[in-house]
Amino acid sequence: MSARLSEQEIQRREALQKLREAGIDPYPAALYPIENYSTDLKTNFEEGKKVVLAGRLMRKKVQGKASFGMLQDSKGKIQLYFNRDEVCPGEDKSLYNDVFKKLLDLGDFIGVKGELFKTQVGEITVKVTEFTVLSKSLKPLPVVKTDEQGKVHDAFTDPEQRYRMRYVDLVVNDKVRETFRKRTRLMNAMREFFNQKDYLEVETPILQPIPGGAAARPFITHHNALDIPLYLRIANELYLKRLIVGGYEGVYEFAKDFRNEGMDRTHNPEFTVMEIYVAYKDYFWMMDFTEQMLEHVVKAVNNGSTTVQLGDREIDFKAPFKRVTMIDAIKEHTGHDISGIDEKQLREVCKELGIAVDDTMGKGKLIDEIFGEKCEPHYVQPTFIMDYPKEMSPLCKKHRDNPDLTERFELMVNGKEIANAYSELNDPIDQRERFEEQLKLSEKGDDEAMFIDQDFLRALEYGMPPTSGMGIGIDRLTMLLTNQSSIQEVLFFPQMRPEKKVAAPNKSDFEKMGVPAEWSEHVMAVYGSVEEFRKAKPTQVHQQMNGYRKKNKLDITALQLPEVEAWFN
RNA sequence: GAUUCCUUAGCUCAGCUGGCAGAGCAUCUCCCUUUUAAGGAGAGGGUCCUGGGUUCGAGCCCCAGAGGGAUCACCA
Repeated sequence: MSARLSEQEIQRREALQKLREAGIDPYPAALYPIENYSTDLKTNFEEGKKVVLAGRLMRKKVQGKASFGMLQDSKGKIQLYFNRDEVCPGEDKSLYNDVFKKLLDLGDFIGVKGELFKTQVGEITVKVTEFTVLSKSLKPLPVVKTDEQGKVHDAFTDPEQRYRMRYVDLVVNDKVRETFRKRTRLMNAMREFFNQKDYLEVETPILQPIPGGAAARPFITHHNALDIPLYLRIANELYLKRLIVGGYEGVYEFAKDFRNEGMDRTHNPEFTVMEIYVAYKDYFWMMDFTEQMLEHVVKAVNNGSTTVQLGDREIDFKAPFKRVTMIDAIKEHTGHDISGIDEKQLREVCKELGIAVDDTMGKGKLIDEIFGEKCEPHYVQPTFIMDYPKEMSPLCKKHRDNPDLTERFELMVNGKEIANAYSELNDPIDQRERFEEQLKLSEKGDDEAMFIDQDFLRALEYGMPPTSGMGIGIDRLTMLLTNQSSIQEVLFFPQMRPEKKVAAPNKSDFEKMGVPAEWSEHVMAVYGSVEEFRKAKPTQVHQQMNGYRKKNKLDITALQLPEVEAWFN
């Protein structure tokens, strides 16, 4: 925030004032009766059609008695043609000469009525017969232009400004608006897919007394009336499973989760996850379900295509996807068969592969390290990695054929995890033991081990049917489908460090201290802010201000020292 | 957290060996009745991120700090 108004801002405020003087309300209350949208008019052109539309004026090119403009509405842009004698049929030409030419700025919202025609160059244009000021814009928007070759000039690109002022980013960068539309299309398509199967969309607590369902550092807050700590959820898994206990066949939730960890290109402290749980299913069923669902979603976002271009890679979401067990993946990419070997041997393997390990790592973590380091990047096309070690998956059912493994899969796309699913653990006694193992891990130094949720165990004791659950990172999936490499590009308002606060100096702040109105402006000019002013001594201020008065030949009575001293009391 | 780069007009960016703060677009004034990122002529607009230091002189060099980007580490 700049403390002072720029020249352009001052000019816009003056224009605002002149509009008022001309009897035009720059912020009218009444609705504007929109009947048309820019892009619709362009796709279904009808010569002479009477139209009413509204939006921001994004280009203004005056050519004497005729002018061109560009109106940007929620759907796109359309050119406007203003002819002085059409806009002002009578003697009084001030609406064109003054209001349009001088008082309208780029970024102002206007409503226009007129008729459609094609210019000599063939551009579909609205010949304006009447325009209405709907909202005056007081700050200049960056002017982004695109030439015939599609090359963008003076683009608004600074990531800091784009994220801090997303509203500006959205106004001037069409592609950004499109990215977020795709995000919504993605979620709608997913929701549609689940609803067709009659699964129930639900909401579960964001404020949780025990942050369960995942291993991560939570945000903590406090409830005053109950005088207890509450945590922002790191996952909603345990609540959704309680609903399966309660008898629903399928439940899902699009959930904002919160994790108090580092921020980077793929992590934001709050992020969106879709989790779904379906009773009487196992993880094989869930693989089929997931690949069908994704194919459906990708088509919906991508206008029917199952392929997505990411740089020079083309990714095809056509079902079915490849399936590989974790042990086979490691065998394939490292040559080591880790099935049935113990922790000590695993450490040997890690050393041989040049993977850094430490003492707090258990068997599961070691295997995960090997996979993450040596295998994960190879899975570019959608691939299910199955059968994870038991230690890594405390909420997942033991593998039906191998007690060291679990019935878990992750979906890898472009070398990254997109979805995670289990045959859910529904044996309450096994679940209690797993939680206790987590407790031991945390005593060993793993600060991400899970808390024990006694109520969740009680729910399982009442009985949960065999269930399969799946979670999918909506932000990361959106990144994939919109070819974005940072999560900030798919979140409207990504977390940022707080903006540096520049105390915007204001005359009235000085007047509150007792500085008389005729002096306040000059004191502000000399000292800038109240804070700086307070640091000065009265004697110094007295001399400084009288010096300023003399230098600028101000027509104000000179200050007396006692007067100045009074300001500081 | 580490490394590294960036921060100059409303926007995008130049700025040489340390020597008067620059361009394009935007803005303002004048001219122009179908233009296409760009008609013509003229004008205004700056906390060079902040604070110190070196120097006759700092946008530029040095130190510290802020914000941001990238890479790495951390993070199922």
